[in-house]
Amino acid sequence: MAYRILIADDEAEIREILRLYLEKEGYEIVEAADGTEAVRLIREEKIDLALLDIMMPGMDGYRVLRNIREENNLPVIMISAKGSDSDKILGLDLGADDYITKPFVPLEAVARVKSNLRRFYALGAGERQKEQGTALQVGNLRLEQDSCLLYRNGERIELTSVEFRIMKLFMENPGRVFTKQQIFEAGWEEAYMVSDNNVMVCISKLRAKLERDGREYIRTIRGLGYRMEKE
Amino acid sequence: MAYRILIADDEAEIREILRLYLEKEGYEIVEAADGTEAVRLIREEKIDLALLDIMMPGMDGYRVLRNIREENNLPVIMISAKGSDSDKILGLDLGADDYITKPFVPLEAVARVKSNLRRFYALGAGERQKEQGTALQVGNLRLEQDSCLLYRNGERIELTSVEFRIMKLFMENPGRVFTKQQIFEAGWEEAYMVSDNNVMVCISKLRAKLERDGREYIRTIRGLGYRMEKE
DNA sequence: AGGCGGTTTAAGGTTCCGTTAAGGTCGCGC
DNA sequence: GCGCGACCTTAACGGAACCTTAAACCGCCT
Repeated sequence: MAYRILIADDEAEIREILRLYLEKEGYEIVEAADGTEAVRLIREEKIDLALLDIMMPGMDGYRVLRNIREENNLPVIMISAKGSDSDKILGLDLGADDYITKPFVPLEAVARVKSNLRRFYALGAGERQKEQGTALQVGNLRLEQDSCLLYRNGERIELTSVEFRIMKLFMENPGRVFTKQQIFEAGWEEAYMVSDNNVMVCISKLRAKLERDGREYIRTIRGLGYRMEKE
Repeated sequence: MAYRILIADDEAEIREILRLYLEKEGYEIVEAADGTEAVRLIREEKIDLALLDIMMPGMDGYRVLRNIREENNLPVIMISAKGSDSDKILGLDLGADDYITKPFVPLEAVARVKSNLRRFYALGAGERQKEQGTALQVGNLRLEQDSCLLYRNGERIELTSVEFRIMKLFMENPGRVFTKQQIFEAGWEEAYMVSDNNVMVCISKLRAKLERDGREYIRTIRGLGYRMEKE
């Protein structure tokens, strides 16, 4: 049984592209051109995941999201325009499960849909444990994905966005070695690394923030890359 | 099996440069001088990734892209002229997986091609996980490829990058004899061995790390090379 | 316009690992 | 047993890879 996904966006072109990619992955697609239609479809059809554009005529994505949270319980991915409000979104967070910023790479959207479906429907049938689903724990470090905050033994450590994405990469795969290229791609969301010094500076800052000897957490493997210790 | 890449650009010089660099990386190249030819080639040949110039006579890159999205599913990198429209592209175009702006550094193009191929074809088959993800076990030795760590009866042994590659060679083919030349090529990822003393020093260090009498693990075959004992 | 936080660039310092070299050991043929 | 060639081991060295700091830069917000 295929998952049914709602795409809510006022631009037909975007709906089209998303539909193409997602159908290729075997999902069933339902489209909505505005917020009120989105709400109606969620009420009437059985939707497993919703992609909501924030900027829509009439009822915007935020209000649709609130509506969903009041009545249903399904994973929601917000789509927002870059720059204009992407930072704000990270800051105030209204309970969405994930975000995509426009313009986006279709494959990224597919990957996020996949991963959210998996996370949501994997274990308990749709019953999600909000706290654990969005926080990563490795040793005495805990990374809260909602708030972009890292905790070491409960002590809170602030991270920048790049640092956050790097820590996420490490903590999703503890013990694994990543090359600087891979770290760059994860942290900067860019394919072409001009200079690897960037990555080194960032690792250095991270180590400083982790205090004590930061090298207890992130270790250098000369000639290969870096690894976060498992325990 | 080499990836096959389509280069679609009306300037022969650019095609030539890209071809040179990409062939050096072991990719197979197919060229198209305009959009209609590109579409034909994608339909007829088996293409794994397409590089499309936006400005082409006849059918432009956008239309080729849309055509690809309707019929096939492969990563597409757009090539655009700098300044004139690069920003616009980011704004309104949504279907491409990546962008390169002219003039570009060839190595950047290569990096983007590589990274997009990896992203696209890694997830799907999961064959990369088999290649990288598994640990090698021989006797009481276990080599974790993810973390570049060797374990002897659970006790952890750190390796340098050269040592790691040599152990990998041995443990992928336990019981087989390798000449110093072969060991050099695996460990140093270079063809020409200046002096075989290098290899001997490294084997010596490895034996020391394996403790006890390291020769229980790596045996010398006089006049031939070395062999890792099967068990 | 100006400040602020975060990223990039640049430069100098440090570390570590592969290299080199030199002296020792082993094993095989005589 | 002797000798030679192949192999082993150790330690010092040099340089590439890495670290760190600070200043420049940049976009964003007030």
